[in-house]
Amino acid sequence: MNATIYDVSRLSGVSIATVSRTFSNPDRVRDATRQKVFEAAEILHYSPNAIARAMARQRTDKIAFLICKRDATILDEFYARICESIMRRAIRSDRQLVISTAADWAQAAGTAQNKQVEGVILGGSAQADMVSEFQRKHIAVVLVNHRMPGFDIPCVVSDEYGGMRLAVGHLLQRGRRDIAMIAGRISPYITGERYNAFLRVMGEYGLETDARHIRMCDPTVESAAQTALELLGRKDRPAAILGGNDVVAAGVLKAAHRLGLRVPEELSVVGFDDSTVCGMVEPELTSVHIDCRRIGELGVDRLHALLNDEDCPQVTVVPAELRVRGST
Amino acid sequence: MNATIYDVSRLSGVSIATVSRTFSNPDRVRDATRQKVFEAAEILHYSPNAIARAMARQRTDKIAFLICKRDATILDEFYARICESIMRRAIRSDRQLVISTAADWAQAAGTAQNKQVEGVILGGSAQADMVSEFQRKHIAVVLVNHRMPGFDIPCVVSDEYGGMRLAVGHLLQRGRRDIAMIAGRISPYITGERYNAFLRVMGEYGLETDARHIRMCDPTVESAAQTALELLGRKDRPAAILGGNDVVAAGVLKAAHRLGLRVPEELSVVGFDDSTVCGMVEPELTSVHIDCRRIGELGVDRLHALLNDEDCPQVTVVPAELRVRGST
DNA sequence: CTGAAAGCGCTAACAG
DNA sequence: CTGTTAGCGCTTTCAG
Repeated sequence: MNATIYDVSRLSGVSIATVSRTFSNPDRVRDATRQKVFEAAEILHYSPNAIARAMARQRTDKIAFLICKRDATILDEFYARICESIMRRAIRSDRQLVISTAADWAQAAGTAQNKQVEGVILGGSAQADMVSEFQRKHIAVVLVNHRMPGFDIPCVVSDEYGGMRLAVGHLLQRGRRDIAMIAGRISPYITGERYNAFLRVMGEYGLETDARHIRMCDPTVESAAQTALELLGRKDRPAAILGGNDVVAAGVLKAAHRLGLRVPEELSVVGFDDSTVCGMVEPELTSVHIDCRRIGELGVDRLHALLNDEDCPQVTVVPAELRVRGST
Repeated sequence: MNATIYDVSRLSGVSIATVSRTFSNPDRVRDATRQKVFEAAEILHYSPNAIARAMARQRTDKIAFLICKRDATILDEFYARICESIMRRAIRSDRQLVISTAADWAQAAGTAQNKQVEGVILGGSAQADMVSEFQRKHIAVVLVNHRMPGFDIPCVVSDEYGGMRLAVGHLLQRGRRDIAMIAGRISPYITGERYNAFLRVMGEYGLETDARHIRMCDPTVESAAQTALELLGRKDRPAAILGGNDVVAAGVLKAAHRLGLRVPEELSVVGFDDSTVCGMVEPELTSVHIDCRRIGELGVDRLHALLNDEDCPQVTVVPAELRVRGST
């Protein structure tokens, strides 16, 4: 149906080998020849068949982004951002991108194999055996927003500790010393990371962390609101609450509203991720900005390095920033 | 590197043709043979090479979802939902999915051609020439969340009119007769559709629509808030405002807050899309739920029908629902 | 600089 | 039910 290299060869009067060269190594054919070939191709609406090329070259230039997350995938704004960034970067570097969900990762690995994926970016809570499976199939692996100590895999993560330090520092500047944290069950890695960062930073600032001021909840507005209600209902209520992410923080805002507590006058609230909800709620939410764009880009870059046998740092940490808004 | 059909053939003692059959038409080989082949394949970790298969069959089972939208793509929750749904459906029907942005649609069309995409789902403001380009390349096209009168292309859209009727009907039930609309510039199609639906529905209910009560704004919270401030600052302020989508409605909520207007007591607010922000804002937002999941699924189904030369309805309308929450 | 020819891994007649 | 064989469209030595 579509024109092939043979059609172009016939019309331009050169061999198929030359046509092939013209498209993959333009500078290895004479100017005049190239001209002729391009003309013929133009007329025939010829465009090289990537499948056939992959077949002949034994490489596909195809990579995958696998979101390892139970429920929402691309629906989670955080991953949507990373994904978007990966998409752009992949296009720019002429790689085909396959996006998939790891609902069934064994299947995903199988698919990756027979679809000839050369490398995969694992986002979120990847499991060790998942990684091994890919490696066994000779598929390069990079972790994004996750780490796997003991495994020899490059990973790109955000500086959760740095972000937390900015957040706590900011609250102290605002005169809040009694700071609580509601760590939603976001993902094992992120939740743990932020939780530990909180303890560490509080320690560094010489602040006490009352165990009762650190709470867990589901990563939903309602669950967060309930948890915040408990926290704020007590006599020794905290002066500030850090949400494990923006959704949790939005829940805190809701709780404050129900209790008639004014934010930020009577309570400061800080979120994590700097997602779009920050601008929607009232007051707008101060939040730690995670640079998803950068994380995605670096993920692709690391994968490229791996595929080209170049040097590739094991751990890349992307700085976080604080976006101050009305809630503090 | 990976085992091929030849390796399996050798190990199992049957011809490559039989190995091939075993994987594509299992019931066309004897039980015992199939057994042998699968065993050998298991041992060799063989998995059919989709590229080679595509090459031989002259079909790729590959489809694309192209988001035709200037700025945000997958970052727009609305499209993320459609995309997610398309992903699931595509996997289920064993099709490979390529997701891309139509920043440069000519390039996209070229890519689609040489990557051997068989059909494409166009989401958002697709242009006529874009469609022609695909058709010229013999690539099947389906429109999602968009229509193109005069073009012979199946499309799947939400029932904006029905949604609007639910919204307005609900407001009337709440005793609001003086209803305004702020139609953000969401997309030419959606904006127009909702705007027209509003006029029509108001007419059907025998309500006047003061031209000053229909406003335009950018689809950002801030722009919507500004516009709402003007609308609400007037003496004859409306009793209810319909936002073109949830972001716009959130802006209205912000404006009400600034003016000290209580929602829903003094002002009712309704959004469109039923996105996650609805649950985050205070009060929670009543919104018209658009069934993105269904839209995505149907988009894939229509494309399949097209690719299989089956009957395929030109226009599919997906019903909308009203989700009543605190803002009304 | 260009051409001839041998695959890449698999499918699909066509025979047997 | 199974095997033989001729491609699918392109790349890549190897000669010329």
